[in-house]
Amino acid sequence: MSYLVDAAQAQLRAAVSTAAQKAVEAGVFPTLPQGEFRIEVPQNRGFGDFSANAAMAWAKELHQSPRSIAQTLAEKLDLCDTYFEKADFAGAGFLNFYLGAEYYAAILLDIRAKGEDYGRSDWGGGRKVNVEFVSANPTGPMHMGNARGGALGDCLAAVLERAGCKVSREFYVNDAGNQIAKFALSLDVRYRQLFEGDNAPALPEDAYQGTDITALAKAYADEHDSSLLALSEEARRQALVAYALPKNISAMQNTLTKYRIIYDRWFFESELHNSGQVKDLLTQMDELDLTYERDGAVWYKASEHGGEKDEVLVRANGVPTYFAADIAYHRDKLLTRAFDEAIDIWGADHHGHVARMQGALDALGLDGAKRLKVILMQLVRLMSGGEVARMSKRTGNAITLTDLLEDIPVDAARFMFNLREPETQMEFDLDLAVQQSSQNPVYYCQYAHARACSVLRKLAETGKPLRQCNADELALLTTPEERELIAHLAALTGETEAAARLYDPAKIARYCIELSTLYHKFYAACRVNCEDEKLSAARLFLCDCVRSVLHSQLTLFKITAPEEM
RNA sequence: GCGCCCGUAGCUCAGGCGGAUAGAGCAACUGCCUUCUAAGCAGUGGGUCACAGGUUCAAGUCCUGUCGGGCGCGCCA
Repeated sequence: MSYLVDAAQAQLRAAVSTAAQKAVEAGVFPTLPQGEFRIEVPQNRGFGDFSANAAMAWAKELHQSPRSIAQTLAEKLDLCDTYFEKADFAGAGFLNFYLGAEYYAAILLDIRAKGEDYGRSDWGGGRKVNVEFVSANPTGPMHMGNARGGALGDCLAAVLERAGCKVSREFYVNDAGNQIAKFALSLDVRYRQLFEGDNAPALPEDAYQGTDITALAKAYADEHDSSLLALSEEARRQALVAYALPKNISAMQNTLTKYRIIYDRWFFESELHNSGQVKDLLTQMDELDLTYERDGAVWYKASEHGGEKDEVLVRANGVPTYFAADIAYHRDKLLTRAFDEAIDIWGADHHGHVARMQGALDALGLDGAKRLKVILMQLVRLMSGGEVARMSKRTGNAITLTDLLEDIPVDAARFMFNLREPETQMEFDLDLAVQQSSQNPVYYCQYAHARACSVLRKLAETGKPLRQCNADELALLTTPEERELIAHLAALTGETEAAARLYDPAKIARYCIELSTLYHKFYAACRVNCEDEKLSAARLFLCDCVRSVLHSQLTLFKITAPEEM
């Protein structure tokens, strides 16, 4: 697949090289310059659609000033048979190029032909990618970090698909290990407190204190009875966990479904233990001489593989650590299931875990440094009424994902959590998210879409429906507003690839905002339903391209694109 | 103490590879609806890019140091 933008840039490269060649033949340049130069889009559109820094890059080897080199090149440039209609030089020695009308027409015809697929890229080459996100602890409700992680992970997965990767969305359920034991203990104490009054033990400080634990214990007691008291502590805890854990997990699934997140796989940590994969891993690591025993525990020689210090894999009590299970889990992703790349979205407080995880995978020959990408998501500061909001006014507890989705529209949450780079701290304004106004960026984009739909609808009603236009008609779109709008439409594929390469779906959200702005400006400046039938048709054609792209990008994020508002 | 991330307008943030006059939105002020959605557009004001050095034709961007903020350094996950 080749894109018009790439084609245009390739034309420039060729034209500049040919011009340099001519300058040598004419004796103006002493030698043919070899240095690399770049074609870029100037920040200021007054400097053309593309610029080249060849004159600056070649100043040294040609022993001439950048400006005189630029002048020479500009004189020798031949832009026949290219998308460009003119070139000039400016500033320190930039060559600036201006696209001709055929290019703009070609972009719109391309969008029309590809429809919702416009902007797709084969950048990923069908690479198999696993995106693991949220993976909240099933012992309690999901929090605000999970809200950001959910929106980020789901949209990143969507962007990667759009950029030509084969993506699987995954949730890792930590249903084994210490935190489940703690969950069991907490449930047990709350259960006994229901029946034994003052004789029941107090809840230890490091146990789960939340009211959700009490509620689960009571729900069990209501559905069953006090008969667990007769059982051994272990049997009682087992019964309580067997009851409560599936309840919690299905609650998470419900909430995430409301959040429009559908996973391809829910992967249970317990499977790794039950299937013997953790044991196999430990055997393999032992055979590779990656482990040793000390103080009754099995240690991994992390310090020999990029880690700061060695790490325990199996505790003295014989129970494997989370780290051991996690290595087995990632080995399963990269080796057993043969994903080319595993992307994990973690809270930034886990950053100490990244290097040792990658190091361990490297030591297993799985090239962890390359194939495991960890996105360290910074925490969210919820703001309400200009102040940091920690507690839900309704429940009095920390704000959960469920609370959030009851308070604000899913569209707003999914969009606004993807407005910032993942690895930077962000503020989330609850008041803004519920506002149905221009200040709310998601409404701004939806309004642009609805507006485009409305224009299409109105003109169809007055007997001027959308029709196919030819390049000559589309070449009538020459105002600055039309040109800028089309130029931004042309940038979608590159933006999709950049978002995928940088693991940053926020680029697409910002692209939508910018596209909306340019459309609103166009709308204010250019009347679609005008006297000139051809111009009117061409403008309507442009409206439909904008509508199509906004629709495909909002839908990509699973945000609704209303036809009227 | 060691390690990671961050510091850009009053506020929230853009500025992948060093490039031309550092950009948006919000907030403040001023205009624009007899015609396609005013949930919009146009305009005004607002900056020692934390600070100090260095690298070069060119530094918000790269390097070093300082200050300020966040986080991590468990037989927790």
